[in-house]
Amino acid sequence: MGNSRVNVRRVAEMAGVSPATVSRVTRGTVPVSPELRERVLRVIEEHGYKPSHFGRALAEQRHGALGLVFPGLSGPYFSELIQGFEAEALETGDSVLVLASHSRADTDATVIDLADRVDGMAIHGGTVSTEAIAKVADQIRVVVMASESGPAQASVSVANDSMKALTRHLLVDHGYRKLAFVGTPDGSPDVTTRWQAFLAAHKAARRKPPAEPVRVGLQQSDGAIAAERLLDGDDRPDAVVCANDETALGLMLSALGRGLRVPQDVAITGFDDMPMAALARPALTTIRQPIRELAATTARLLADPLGQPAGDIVLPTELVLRGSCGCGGAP
Amino acid sequence: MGNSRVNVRRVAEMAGVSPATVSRVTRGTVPVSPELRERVLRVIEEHGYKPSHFGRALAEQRHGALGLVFPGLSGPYFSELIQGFEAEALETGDSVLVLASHSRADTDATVIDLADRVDGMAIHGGTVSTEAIAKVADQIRVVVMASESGPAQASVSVANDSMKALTRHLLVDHGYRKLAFVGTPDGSPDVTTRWQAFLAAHKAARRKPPAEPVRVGLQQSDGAIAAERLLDGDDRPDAVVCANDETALGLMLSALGRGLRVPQDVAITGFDDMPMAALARPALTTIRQPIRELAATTARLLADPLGQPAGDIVLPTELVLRGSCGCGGAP
DNA sequence: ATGTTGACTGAAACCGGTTTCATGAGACCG
DNA sequence: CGGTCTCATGAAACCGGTTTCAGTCAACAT
Repeated sequence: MGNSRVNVRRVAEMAGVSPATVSRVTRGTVPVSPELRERVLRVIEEHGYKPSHFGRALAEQRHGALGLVFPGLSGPYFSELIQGFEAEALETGDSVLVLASHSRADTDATVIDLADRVDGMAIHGGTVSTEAIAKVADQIRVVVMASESGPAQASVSVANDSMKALTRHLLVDHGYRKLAFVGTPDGSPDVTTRWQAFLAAHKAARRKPPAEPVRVGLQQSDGAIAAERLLDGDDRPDAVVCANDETALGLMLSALGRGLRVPQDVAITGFDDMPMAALARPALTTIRQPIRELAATTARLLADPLGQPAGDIVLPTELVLRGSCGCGGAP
Repeated sequence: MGNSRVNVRRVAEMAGVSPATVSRVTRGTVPVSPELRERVLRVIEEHGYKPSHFGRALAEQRHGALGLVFPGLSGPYFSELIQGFEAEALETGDSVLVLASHSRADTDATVIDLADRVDGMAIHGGTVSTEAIAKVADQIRVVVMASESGPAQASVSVANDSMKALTRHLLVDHGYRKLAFVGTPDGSPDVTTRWQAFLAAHKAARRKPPAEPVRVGLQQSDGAIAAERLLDGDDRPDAVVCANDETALGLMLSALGRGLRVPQDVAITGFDDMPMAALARPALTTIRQPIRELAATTARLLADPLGQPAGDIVLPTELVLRGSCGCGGAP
């Protein structure tokens, strides 16, 4: 097939025009007389000419790609993130370059390296050092997700403080006395904030501070690991607040598998409201966060050539009460 | 900071050499006399020069990026896939450009569009039409994953026929009489093959053909949906064979949530052997497939400039018997 | 009839590297 | 001492578009 053996100059030559005109026709930026336009289009059609991405990128000084950096974790959260981000990027004709691997040691270097292959970069909280972010932001536009903004970059995150309302609900409305928290503060800004809200709610309700968090990751298997530590002993908590739905569901599966009843023997809550949360039995009490929206907003900030509305954008979250915390008639 | 305002010619000028020499120093392809090399390196250091990705890509006719196309699904499977792919790509200095969105309607167009931004493309089975693959393969190297190879592209997949051994185990070793299959054949080549193996095992054991598959997706929530169809009626199956671990775990969670015992009331099996499978209670009987290896092999085929060992590479899988099928002392 | 304006168009510069090719110098061989 | 070979090096071509700048021509106003 007439493939990429032809370039602008060849096309121009064959159409009897200048390369400039060919470019004007393909881009459609400047009017071209119908006659020439027609001639050019015919040649393009016949020879299957397509402007080279290389040449165009060089000339425009634009990669047409956005970077997306996130911790190499499994689960619906990051899938949703990618898709939300990508859908928005496609809107503007950008491609998405992901960085998900994680030796943690050389992540910084890799990210900095990535910086000159993309026009903008979205970095998920808890993946890259502050210095590396600064270096990248020095070169291209950066938006951090689920984290705090910095001097050179905006941020998009969600209202993690709903966790306070959820904790309060468990303590006050249900009267649970002993709550456990599953997740690793410091692991990510999100979890840190949720843990702090958890603490704050205890304080606000004048309860004594809760036990140390069960420091595990954010995957479903981590919920199962947490189950071993929380459910097998004698001092089982009344309710377990998990940093996300994944761990909550892992924990629930383990609890049920041990013959415990949820919420009678142990209440469980999550964070995310992923599809499975509503379908579990009992359905999972959780906090809904707009993941897609988070990603899409980030992509939009990166793509928008207009001024950055600097600072932090915080998307709303919503407490979703279902059976697993003890609410509702049917468990 | 001395940023990208400088280019080869500037550096060359300042170092008192030709651009060619600068290039030779940065690439290290051809020996340069110690003196000049030193001078050039000093200038580079002082002005923070870094070769532009644009210029280099254009000159080398190489993007330094690989494409990865997969269905926009959640879950550990695809996370693992991305990471395995990316880890391998980083090895060779390539970036990874993903396409995960799925309007299905314009996916073909998007994929073809992506083809001239990358040097090679990995396409997951069941995402793109054969014609689109052909078009892309006409332009760049293509490897399909978890699918069959085609005239112009190699493939990497796993031995799905272990599903036959698993089914036989349930029918013969455990003597279950009524098996159900959860998953949508035709949805993806993987599921198709697994379903066929499931059928073949019935035939080989001289059992009457099983019921129609429960046609749901591959996510955990789909397992919960399948549960509604399979577990609530009177004609509950003895054992449910799921197309992957995700759905199996969703189903198990639903079963336990309904007060059913696994495997006594219903046995459940999966496919993948993801981390959660071993940690569930009861632990999940499944088939282990090397997802990372699948992705890494694919990336290697794409990056390797040497001749394509055309045809299909099939990676081995392994039957993993645990409690959920009725094996083992402890459930 | 002449100055002005506006719309198209092409030549040339530009984006930033890499690589071929020719040359000059020094080393080695006879 | 002359011829050949090797090696480092620079000039120039090349990769493939986009855009500025200047110029042509026709329409329009005065």
